[in-house]
Amino acid sequence: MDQAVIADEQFTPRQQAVLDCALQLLVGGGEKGLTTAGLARAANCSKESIYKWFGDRDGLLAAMIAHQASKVRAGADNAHAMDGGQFRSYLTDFAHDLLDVLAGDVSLALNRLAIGQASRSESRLGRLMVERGRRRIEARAMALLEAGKRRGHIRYQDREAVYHTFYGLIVRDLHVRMLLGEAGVRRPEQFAEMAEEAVAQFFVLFGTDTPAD
Amino acid sequence: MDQAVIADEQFTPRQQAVLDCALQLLVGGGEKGLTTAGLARAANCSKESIYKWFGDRDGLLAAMIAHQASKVRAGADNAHAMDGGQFRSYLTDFAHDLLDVLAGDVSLALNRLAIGQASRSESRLGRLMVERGRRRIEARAMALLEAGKRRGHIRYQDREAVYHTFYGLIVRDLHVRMLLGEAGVRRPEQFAEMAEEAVAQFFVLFGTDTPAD
DNA sequence: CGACTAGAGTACCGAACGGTACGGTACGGC
DNA sequence: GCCGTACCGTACCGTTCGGTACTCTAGTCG
Repeated sequence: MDQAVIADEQFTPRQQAVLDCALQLLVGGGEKGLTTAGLARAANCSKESIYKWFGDRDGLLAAMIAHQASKVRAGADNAHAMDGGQFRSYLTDFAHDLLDVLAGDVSLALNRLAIGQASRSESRLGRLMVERGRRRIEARAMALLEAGKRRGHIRYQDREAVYHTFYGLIVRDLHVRMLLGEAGVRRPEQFAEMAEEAVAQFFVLFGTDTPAD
Repeated sequence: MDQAVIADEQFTPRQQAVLDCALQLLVGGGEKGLTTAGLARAANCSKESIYKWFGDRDGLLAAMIAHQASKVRAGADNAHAMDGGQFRSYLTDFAHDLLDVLAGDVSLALNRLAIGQASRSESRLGRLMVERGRRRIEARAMALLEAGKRRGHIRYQDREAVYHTFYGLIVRDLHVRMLLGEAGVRRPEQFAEMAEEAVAQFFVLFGTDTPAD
């Protein structure tokens, strides 16, 4: 039953507006900034409607995650006729997009929320977070890497392992530090440079010696 | 005033026992599992004592972080007369220790707590977490890397950058996924292998061509 | 022995919040 | 005109929890 709510991202426009409002509140005040009463006041709706639409508070949070996840673009990977320079450029784009997403206000707030709840309740929100958000990005990267391997730009054995290494080179410890709220860590103006550096290191590790670039 | 409490890790043995008990409760039930009444009951002390010792709930949390941080061994880096094999071995030990620490129950619970609070309250706990826990590990790694560079085992320009890359190679996205409670991510039996792989990749990126190993 | 202190145990208060119930209102179909 | 539906606004309830006050016990020191 809640599965239906979660799996279906066809929310009413009205409901989507409420969810956006909820995200805004969450970004503003953290988990305790998001109360049903507060949301009802901010979104000009009634608490009863919230409970009717989303079941309970957990359902609301799940809906927020699903709604937000439906907004991140998957990123088109046009892997046809891709020379070395293009492949490198696609990887760099992916890295940059990943950093942008992880550093976003809403992403940080939702991740904080899911992590805060991860200890109790069998981490239902955490699973949702991973499946809805992370898997999509992962799929995009995997496809890209596979294409690069097929065309001989990179070589590797384990697809999962190489992806995780790539991720590590891009994100490092940035994500956790941003989640912890460390000041001066979010520097979007450096993301381009960081992305290029990560890709350069990635090619050192997995690139073939074809003078692709 | 709270500064005094935070900066001073000389807690009474009794107080340390209470803090340990609090950590246990936190590990067991997440943030909501740790209430002052519950702690008083579990630790056989009175709420009033808790408030007298730690000020308020935030002070208690800060004390817990400080107390836990004081328990992680910094790791002796005996960098004297270190040949290539030893250096590599030290790096692998560091990587393994890092994975062990991050995957620990108490570490995960405290990080979840700090991250959950990071949005509000100017992320005081987050800062504490970084300064108390992260910086120590960072310092150990930095010293190790510097020693390795001085002896010609590795080469690099920016100390910070190379450390962060090393961290990324070791941890990848494991930490966040563990924080999210993803099932099947914590595999301590694989940490040794992962550490060696990370170090191998690290040497590909930053190692000199001296046949050290 | 008597005064003092630390601390356990408990009772209590007030605020916040999740969740429910109810009255009022606009709208669309019959 | 009438009914059903959806929904807003608000009042309300029960619980939880942080924080405070008070009492009683045990140990210490003069």
